[in-house]
Amino acid sequence: MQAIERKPRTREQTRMGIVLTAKDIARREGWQAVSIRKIADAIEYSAPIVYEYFDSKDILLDEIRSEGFRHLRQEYERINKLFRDPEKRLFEISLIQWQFAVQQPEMYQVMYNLNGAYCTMPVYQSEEMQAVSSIVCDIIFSFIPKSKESIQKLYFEWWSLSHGMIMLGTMLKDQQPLDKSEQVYRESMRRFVRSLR
Amino acid sequence: MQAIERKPRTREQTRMGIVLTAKDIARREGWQAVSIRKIADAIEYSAPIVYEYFDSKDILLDEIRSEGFRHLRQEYERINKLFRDPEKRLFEISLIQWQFAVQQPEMYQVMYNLNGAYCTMPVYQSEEMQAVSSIVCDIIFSFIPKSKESIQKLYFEWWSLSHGMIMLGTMLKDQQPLDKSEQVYRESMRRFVRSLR
DNA sequence: CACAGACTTTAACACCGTTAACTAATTAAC
DNA sequence: GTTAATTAGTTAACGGTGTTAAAGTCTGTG
Repeated sequence: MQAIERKPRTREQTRMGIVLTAKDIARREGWQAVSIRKIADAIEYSAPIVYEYFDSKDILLDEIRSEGFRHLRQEYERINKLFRDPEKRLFEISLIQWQFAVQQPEMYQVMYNLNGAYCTMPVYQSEEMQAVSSIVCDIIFSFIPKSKESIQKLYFEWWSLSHGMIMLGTMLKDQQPLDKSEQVYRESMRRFVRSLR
Repeated sequence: MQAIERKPRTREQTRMGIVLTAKDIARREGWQAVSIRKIADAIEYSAPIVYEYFDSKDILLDEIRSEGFRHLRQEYERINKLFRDPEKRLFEISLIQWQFAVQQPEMYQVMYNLNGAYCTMPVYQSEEMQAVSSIVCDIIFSFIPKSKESIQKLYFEWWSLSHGMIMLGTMLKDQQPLDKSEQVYRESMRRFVRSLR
């Protein structure tokens, strides 16, 4: 076998290829199996090329994490345009959260350093995460215009409930079917949102 | 430097040394920094010796995870002996959960595959975890003797709330002080326990 | 002294993240 | 047209990882 030509790609395409391949390996084999060399093989380049797009594996993971939060943000803004009622907004956003975690588990994992995914940069320093947070905080505020302190607290409660159920739901999916967990999730989030008025 | 004598130890002592060292490195540098060679260095042996005690790194992690659940179980049983009121029991157990996660974070991390800790064996297959689960389920049952299904659901809700708050509380500890998070945790767990009667 | 057995280490394999050095091809300058 | 500079990509290396086979080093016994 000689002269296998790799089809020409723009810089942007190659960059996207790296990200897509990383997520693809993570989805199929878990984040602990993602390596620069494997990514390079998949995009038909040698390993050092990957470093021309991402200075380190850590930065690649951080990029993917940011992408996750940006995606979430877009979805939240879509919901905000669709509904005016804060109660409806918060509930729908809760559902989006579940959907996202189930449909793109490798993304959710890298966002919260779950199941072998490990990104050094602390999540709380991510601007994208803070943008997402402030959207939810604003909704809660339009609900009950209390002090910043109380809003923070309610947001923390909402986030914990949602994140906890998503984590355990996916963790125990072989014991308790995901549909069942989702049902409990909807109930709980509905109850939480109700309790706010 | 010649003939550094390592003090004689029993098999049990060496085994304990391996586990302790692993946890020690994890606590100080994170689980991603724990390696067999580092452990071997610390216990003054060469790497292959570690394999005479644990067939693989994965099995070592699984052992540590089990130890965590056994510890939790002991604490839960202690609480059960101290109090008879199910409401009090469940609340105190919630507090133990928080305490444990804060005092032994490296343990909590390996139990739930958090922050770089990665243990292949699924948690839900751990007998030690199931023992812990059934203790809590029993308490909830003595509360409200409903169907197994409803108990499972309530347990899932309790566990999610607790685990979610612990995860986010420790994750955001540089943004929101741990004491503050603990306060919110206590309130929320108290409210949950109340809601059961 | 020779041999057996337990105990421990060395050396190797295949992989990892990362980087320096090298090669081949294209372009620019004279 | 020939040479120099720039670009694109590779190979090879360093120090690290989990893991295992082979080799060594003792100690006690016949």
